[in-house]
Amino acid sequence: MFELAILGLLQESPMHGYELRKELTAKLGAIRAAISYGSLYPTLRRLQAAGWITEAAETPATAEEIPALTSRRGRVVYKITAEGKERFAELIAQTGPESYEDTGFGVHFAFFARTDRATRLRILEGRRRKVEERREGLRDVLGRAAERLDAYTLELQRHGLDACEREVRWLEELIANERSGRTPDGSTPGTAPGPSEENIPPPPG
Amino acid sequence: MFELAILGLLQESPMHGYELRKELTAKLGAIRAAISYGSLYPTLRRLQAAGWITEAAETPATAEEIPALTSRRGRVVYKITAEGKERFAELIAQTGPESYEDTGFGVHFAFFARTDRATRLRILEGRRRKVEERREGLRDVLGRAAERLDAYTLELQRHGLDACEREVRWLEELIANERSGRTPDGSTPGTAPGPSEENIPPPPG
DNA sequence: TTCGTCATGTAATGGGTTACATGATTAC
DNA sequence: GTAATCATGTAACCCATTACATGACGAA
Repeated sequence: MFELAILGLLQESPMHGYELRKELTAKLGAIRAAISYGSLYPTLRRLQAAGWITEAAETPATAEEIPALTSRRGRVVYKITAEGKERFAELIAQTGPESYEDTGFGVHFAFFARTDRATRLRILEGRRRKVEERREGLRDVLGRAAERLDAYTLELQRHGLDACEREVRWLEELIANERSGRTPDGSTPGTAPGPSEENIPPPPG
Repeated sequence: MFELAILGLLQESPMHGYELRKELTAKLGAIRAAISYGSLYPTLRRLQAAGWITEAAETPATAEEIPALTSRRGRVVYKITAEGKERFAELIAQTGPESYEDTGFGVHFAFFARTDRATRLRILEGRRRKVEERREGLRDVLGRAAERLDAYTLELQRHGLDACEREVRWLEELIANERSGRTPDGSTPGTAPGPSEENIPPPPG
């Protein structure tokens, strides 16, 4: 999951590990807690070994500018490679059960701006189905086994059911927007007035 | 986490693994997916080795009743031991960072009926603080870095923020109820008209 | 000079999953 | 007799965490 997120972020601009973690935390803050360093650095190694990222020069500007910065030999800036971009495209387009799970869905969604509309729809619909299933399970329990459960367990189920219903409505809206070629903020991206069929171009970085 | 849940469920009645999984799925359906067998059975082994659960006779009724049932030698029914009950009490009362996390909080909450009020309040308040922190993080990002993020990432953050705000309100209500000695359904348990100070007795099982 | 934060890393561990393998019982 | 579900289990793996260790840099 982090593999996907790291490749996605490095596509915006080269970064070193520490910085990457901050960006990751901001981008995925709604989904899960920050990645730990004990996970981040080994993952970077793995991605580098696979050839998907490479070390970049710390200062792309003329080396003479600020010698003090060059002496910070600890920092390793990574940038994505062509193979890395391919890998990202592969990962982001591949939809299956785990892209409908809480975390998997969230990470995919966070990179929807780099995903084509067909994939976005597939993921949103898969997620909706998954949440609907959970919702039905909760309704079942609340309907049939309610008297067997204590007040706290019931309250937990009710709260969970509410969250499911809300998410389904949210997903419905997003799906409707996608179908009519709108982005979540209601705008129609691109220069042409028609709906965008493919990727939204990445923001200037 | 499952250790706690298994001990809690076996306190209601003896069960075999398969049954336990079903109950676990129903009880924790609002929190997470079902436990896998590859996780459940080894855990039962571990709990048994620790002396917290033991194998119980399949048919506590007179053995002559239905011989066919006795021949089902595959099924292993477990029941909790005195040490197991102690262990459960220890686990359920121990509050720390992980009892405020999504899953940890959910499991603790699911067994609030077996928790004393002081612990319930500690957990609810710890959880509230945690969710408030996440909420602030999201507000920060939405306030300060909004223009750097694409429409989808923003939408994700907004949805996450909304969920946080909702949960905080929910927790506030629950905390207020606890303080005034009410259970989540608004009733005041116990025979005496005053608020309950300690455990709510387990439901008849 | 000391504290906070930036910055990178390793080793041990943990808590789970998937895939596989087996077989009994029940319903059609 | 055969399909579904009940029921138990193992082995391999995976993804991540915690705890630890190190050290530079800037500000007070």
